[in-house]
Amino acid sequence: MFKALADATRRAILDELQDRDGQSLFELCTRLTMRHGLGSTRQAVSQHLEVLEEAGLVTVRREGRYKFHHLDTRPLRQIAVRWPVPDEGESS
Amino acid sequence: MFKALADATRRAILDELQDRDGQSLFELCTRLTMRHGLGSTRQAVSQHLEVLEEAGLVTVRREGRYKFHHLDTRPLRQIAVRWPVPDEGESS
DNA sequence: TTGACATGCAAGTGAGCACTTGCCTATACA
DNA sequence: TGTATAGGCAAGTGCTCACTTGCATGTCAA
Repeated sequence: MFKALADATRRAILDELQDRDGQSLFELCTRLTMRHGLGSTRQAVSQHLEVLEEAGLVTVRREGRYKFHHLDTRPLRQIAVRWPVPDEGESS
Repeated sequence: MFKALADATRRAILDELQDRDGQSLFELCTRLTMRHGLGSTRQAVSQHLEVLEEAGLVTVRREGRYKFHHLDTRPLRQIAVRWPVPDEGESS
């Protein structure tokens, strides 16, 4: 999971899925290019999605010839559990 | 910072510093070998500490010929901010 | 069935990264 | 001053990883 977060393109994919959940592969490719300025090919994005899926950060729902991707941030919780961050006086 | 977390040895260093803060380089080498079964040389650990330092996860305090390392988990907060994790019904 | 669209599979390539190796600097102690 | 200890610097090596390339599979509409 930590290795999955190590790549900037994969983090952009997570951002994109957070902004609009359930995107297909082509949809992600388009929006990554448009909004993040990333010139990633379809295959590259597909491989990134595989990594994110293995990390449990993205789940997949197949529907006909489409494959929709959903964000699952729950694996990130173990980071906060493993290395707790002290409060920094923000009580608002 | 994400790349710094991507390596298992570096994560073990963070664990070790959390268990006992302010360790020197040799101290970390010894304890990594003893407690984590990692056969890392001094140079390897030193390079890992450089990466962790650049990521802001480890701060350094020099004292004579020793160099003590301290854990700083605050950079990890941006992960929780960027991809919030929904509560999972634990109200305790 | 045929053609267009969405995705999958797999080998190959280049760059980055973890690690080693060898030597050097600096501090403490006799 | 000499020696041992703690750490630093830098070139080299092997492996991993991101990405490409080319073709194959599967789904939908006409």
